[in-house]
Amino acid sequence: MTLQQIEIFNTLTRKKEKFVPINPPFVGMYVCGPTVYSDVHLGNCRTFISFDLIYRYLVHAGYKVRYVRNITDAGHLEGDRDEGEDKFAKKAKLEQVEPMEIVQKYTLGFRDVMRMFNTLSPSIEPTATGHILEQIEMTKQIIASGLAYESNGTVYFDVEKYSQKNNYGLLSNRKLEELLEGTRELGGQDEKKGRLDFALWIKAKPEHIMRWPSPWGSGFPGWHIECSAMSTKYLGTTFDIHGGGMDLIATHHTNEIAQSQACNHCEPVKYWMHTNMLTVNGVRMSKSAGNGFLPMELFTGNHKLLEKGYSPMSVRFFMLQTHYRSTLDFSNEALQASEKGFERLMNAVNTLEKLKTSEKSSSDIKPLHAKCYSAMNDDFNSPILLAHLFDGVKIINSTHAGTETISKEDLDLLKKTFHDFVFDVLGLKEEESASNNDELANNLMNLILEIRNEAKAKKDFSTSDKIRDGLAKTKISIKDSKEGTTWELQK
RNA sequence: GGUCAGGUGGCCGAGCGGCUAGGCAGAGCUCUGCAAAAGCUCCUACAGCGGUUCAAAUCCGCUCCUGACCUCCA
Repeated sequence: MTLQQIEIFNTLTRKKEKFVPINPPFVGMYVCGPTVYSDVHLGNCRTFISFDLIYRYLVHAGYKVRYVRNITDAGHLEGDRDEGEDKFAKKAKLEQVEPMEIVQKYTLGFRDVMRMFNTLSPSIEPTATGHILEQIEMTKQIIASGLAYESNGTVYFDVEKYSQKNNYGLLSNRKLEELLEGTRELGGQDEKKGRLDFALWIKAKPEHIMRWPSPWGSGFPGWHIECSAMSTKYLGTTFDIHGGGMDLIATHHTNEIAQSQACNHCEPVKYWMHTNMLTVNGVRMSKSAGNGFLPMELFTGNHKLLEKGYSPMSVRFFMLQTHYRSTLDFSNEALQASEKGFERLMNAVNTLEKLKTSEKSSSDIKPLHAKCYSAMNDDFNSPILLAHLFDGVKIINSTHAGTETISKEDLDLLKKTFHDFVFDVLGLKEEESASNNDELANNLMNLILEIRNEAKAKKDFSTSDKIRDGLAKTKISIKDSKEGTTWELQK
C-alpha cells in the first residue's frame, strides 16, 4: 500500500509537522522504557500503550519500523544531584536479594503486564547493564570533544560550555539563565564546575554492588547516558522518532540531546513525541505521590478507590478514548463507561460477521474508511478514530436490525475497516470468557437453555423466568434473539 | 517565584473561526410473553468579563480556578 501522510506533533517545534522519515520507508523509533526496580504503575502503562498505538499505526501505514525500548536496570540514584542510594541496591537490601534479582523480577512483571494490555514487543529491548562499554565509549568521546571533565572519579557534562555553541534548553523551551536561577549555589566541596552539570559516569562508593571498571575507576553510568548510547547504537546518530512521557522533557531528554550532540555532532532526533500524564482526581499518578495504581489492582478491583475490577482491554479502550497528548483522569465512572463502550464495539464486530448483504447499500462505507485514516494521520487521534468506528457500529446494528441495507462490496470494506483499525491499529482484542472456552460450561448451558426454550414454547413463563433469574444470580446473563439464545458471564 | 498546559453538557472526552464529534448515564417510543440487546427520538455544553469579526467554544486582552515542569518518576 502507499504510505499514509502522517502529521506528528513535534515537541521541538511545538507544532504539528508532516512526518517525513529520514530514509523511507524505514523508521527508527526509540521510547524510554521502565526502570525495573518496582512494579510498573498505570501511568507508565499509558505511555507504553500510547506508543504501541503509534507503532502499530506506522506499521499499518506501510512503514518498516525498528522500535527500540530500553530497560533501565542500572544507574538510577535515589534523591537528586548525583547523590544518594542506588534504587536497585536499596530495593535489593530491602528484599534481601541481589540487585539483578530485582531487575529480573520486575522486568518479567513488566513484560507480563504489557502482554495483558496486548502491546506488541519492541524490535529491540536493550538493557543499560548490557551496554556499559558503549556508555563508557560515549563518555570518552564527550570528554575528547571538550564538553565533559573528570573530577575525583566522576565524569560531568559541562552544560555551560556546551551552551556556548548549542541551545541546551531547546526541547524544554527554557533559557540557560532561567535554568540557572532554579538551582542552588555550589558549595566549596562540590566536584561539579557548573550548577547545571550532570554526571555521565559516577564513582562507586565502597558499599556499591553494581559497579564496572572504567578509565576513571570503578563506577557506574549516569542517569541519561544509556539512552544516548543505545539509541545511537541501534538507530544511528540521527533517527526519526524519540518518545517518552512528558515528565522526561526537562531533564532526561534535554540531557540526552546534549550528550548525543556533544558526541556525534548532530541533532540526534527529528521528531520528539511526548505523552501526557495519567491523573487521579486531577493529580498526576506517580510513585512518589503514592497515588499509583498497579495494573493487577485494577484488573482485580482490589484497591480502595475502585468499586470493581476492569479487564485489560477495557482499560486499554479507556486510554485510547483520550488523545495521547491530553491528560487522562482516572475514575470509576469513566472506567465503567469505557467498559460498556468497549463491549458495544466488540459486539458490533461479532455482529459484522452475521450480516446479510443486499443489492444496494443504504449508506456509503468509503467515506467512513477514509475518515479512519484521516483521524490517525492527524497525530494519531484515536478518540476521533473511535468516534468514526462507532458510526460504523450504528450501521452494523441497523443493518442487522433490518433498517439499513449493505452490498457485498460495502460489507467487505466495512469488515476490512473494522479488522484493520480495531485489531491491528487500536490493538484491541476479544477477551476470553467462559462462553467460548469452557466445554463443560457450554454443555451445561446448552442443556439449561434448551429446557428454558421448551418452557417458553409451552408459555410456561414462570419456569423460563425462574431459570433466567437464577442464572442472573450466578452472574450469567442471557439474551433472546431471533437466532436463538446466547449467554455470557457478567463482568 | 519562573516556565508551560488546561478549564467543554450529569460523567468521560474530541473539536480549536461558520457545518455545533463519540462513549457512558437519563427520558420516551419500537421490537419482545417479559427482560436484555438493538433501532429511532429527546436532553445541546463550551470558567467569567471585555474586545476583534458578517460570524468565536475556537482569535486577542484581563480576571478567577486547576494541573504539570523547574528535584527521581512514563
